Amino acid sequence: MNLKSLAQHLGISASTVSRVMAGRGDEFRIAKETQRHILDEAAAMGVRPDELARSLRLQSTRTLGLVIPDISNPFFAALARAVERRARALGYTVLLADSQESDEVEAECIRTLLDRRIDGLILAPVGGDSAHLRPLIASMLPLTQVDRIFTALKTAAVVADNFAGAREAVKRLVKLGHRRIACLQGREDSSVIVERVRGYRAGLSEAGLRFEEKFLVGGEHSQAIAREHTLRLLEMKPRPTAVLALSNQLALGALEAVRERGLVIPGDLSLIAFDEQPWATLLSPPLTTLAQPVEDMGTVAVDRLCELIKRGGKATRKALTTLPVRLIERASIGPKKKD
Amino acid sequence: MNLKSLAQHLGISASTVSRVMAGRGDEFRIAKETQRHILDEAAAMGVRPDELARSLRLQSTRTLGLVIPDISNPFFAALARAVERRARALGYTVLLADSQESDEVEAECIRTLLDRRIDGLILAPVGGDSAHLRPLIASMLPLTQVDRIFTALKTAAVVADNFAGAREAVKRLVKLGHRRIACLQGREDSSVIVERVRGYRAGLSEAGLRFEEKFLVGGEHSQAIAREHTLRLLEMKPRPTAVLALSNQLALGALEAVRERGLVIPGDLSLIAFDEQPWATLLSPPLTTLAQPVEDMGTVAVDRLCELIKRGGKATRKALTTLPVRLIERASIGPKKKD
DNA sequence: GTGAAAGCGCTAACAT
DNA sequence: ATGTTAGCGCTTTCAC
Repeated sequence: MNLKSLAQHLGISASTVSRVMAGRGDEFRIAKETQRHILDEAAAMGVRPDELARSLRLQSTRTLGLVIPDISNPFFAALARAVERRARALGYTVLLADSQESDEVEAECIRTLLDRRIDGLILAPVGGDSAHLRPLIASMLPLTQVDRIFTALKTAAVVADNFAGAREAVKRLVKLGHRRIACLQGREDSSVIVERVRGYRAGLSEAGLRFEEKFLVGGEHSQAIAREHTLRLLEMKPRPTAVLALSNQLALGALEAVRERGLVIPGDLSLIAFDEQPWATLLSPPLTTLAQPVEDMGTVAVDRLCELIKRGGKATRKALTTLPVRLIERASIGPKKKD
Repeated sequence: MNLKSLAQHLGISASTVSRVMAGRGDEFRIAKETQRHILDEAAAMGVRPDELARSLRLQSTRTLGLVIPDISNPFFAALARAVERRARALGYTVLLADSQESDEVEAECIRTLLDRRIDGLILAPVGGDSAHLRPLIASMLPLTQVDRIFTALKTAAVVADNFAGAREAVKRLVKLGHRRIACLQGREDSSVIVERVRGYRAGLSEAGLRFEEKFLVGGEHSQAIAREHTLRLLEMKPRPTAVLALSNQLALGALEAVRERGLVIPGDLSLIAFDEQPWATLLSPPLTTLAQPVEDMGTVAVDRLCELIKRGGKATRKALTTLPVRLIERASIGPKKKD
């Protein structure tokens, strides 16, 4: 059942039905009675305009694309939720694509979304290389990067203040007397990790501590790899007395390693991790975390994107929005024991 | 840039371009040379068929809808990931909608998806009432329910063996000597909870234990509420010596309560929870869980749906697929202490 | 082997 | 106040 057949059924033209169904009956001064007629019958017959045909005609789908590296990572799940909610409130539908931490899959996701004529795209890139994003940039599609971003790409972008967060964490550890503070990182080529490592180094340097290459370990967003690297950290002599894990997945790997070695937190090792999680308080001891403003990141990303869409893709005010990270101190950090 | 302008540019008809771009050049015996010409130029100019227009013409969007109650629940995130991956492999795009545990939002999600002319829908209903699903059923859209389901609705459905899982957990606890086994449930009107409670009662009854109303607590999928109910359980005299939590969120609430009361697991209370999670092994003690076959559930749901789509919505073989749940025993359960 | 024309369901410009 | 017509970009029937 479509507008045309409804129009025939009522003995009026498709245009009139279209106008009324679009809620613009008054604007076209269509008789109240006619309007009521149309609306009632449409509701009774369950007739709704075909969004596909509308989109084709209007050259606008009222659909946003969202590409994230891994929906099973709670951080991205929360981000997706926030984006979805905000988009819905603004009358947009979200097409979600999971790039599975792969540049190739990411490129394919983007192609598919472009083929579907989305109105705009929110992209949390896998990171590393941006070569595969050229066609996207060339397409002039309104685009907002979020979380991991390529600063070289001139788009709107929304990130957490990863630098400040990491620096604050290190400073807190220093205040507790720690001097050998290790850092467990993810993919080194992701902007998020770059910023956090920069913050880590800034924190050290501001405390007059030297950055030690061997205390910066990791290189993948994986619990298993994080475990291995932490095991290696724990074998060092002298070993670090504190660790900053740059994501929740990495923290889980670190915790595995600590447990395997029969060590105690914070007695043997203090631990701070990025990402607040529901289970953080339930560990023994509860985990000190750096809470990202993930809700805001999603909301702002949608808002920025919608601005762009309204202005026809033309950039506006400052490109980069940075949102604050909050240190939530719990019992997983403590004063450094005497050597 | 579209097929028509590419055709003009090459001085040939749009039909020919369309046929070649659809990979059906040979079928229509179009000259190899012409084909190569078209393909090369299309690639060079970055021309790809407009999926919107194709969908309108073909009356098929190659898009599946997926409606879940809460993407920030790791179980549903994992389900979404599996669905997305399988759908992509079969050439479908997935429109994900989060119903926010609300029947109303769910109804609206479904309406939006129907308006977009999806080819089929995978639905994990909020539960409770199915009245708002009438228009969906009436629409004859190929439909597969997953996880929470309405058995009254005659659709394909994929679920975990919730009954067997819960029963097995209770039996294990009984074997360890427990006689007062409580159950922390979610929304009582969700099919998943109904089945798990049925399994809980079956487990008790097969062990010759009486079901006690007061030991069955809860009623919402929320960590905070679960905490409160567990606190109440812990105040009972005599109090239960073991608890079966019917989801990961509920387990977190239970753990909060236990910690608040200064009790020890498994000494004071044994705990088994539905849903395996990355952090399960890192609790103290590690948590015994009932692992759901969430990957399979997603994959099978897509496969069943695609079968339906192929057969034009006509049901096939058995409607309900039940996949096994696995008990993963860890240190959160132990023998009952003497009273 | 290829092209011309019709039509998927809608909306907007141009009637009246 | 409402209708007629054209066209969004594609595919397919029919024609040569």
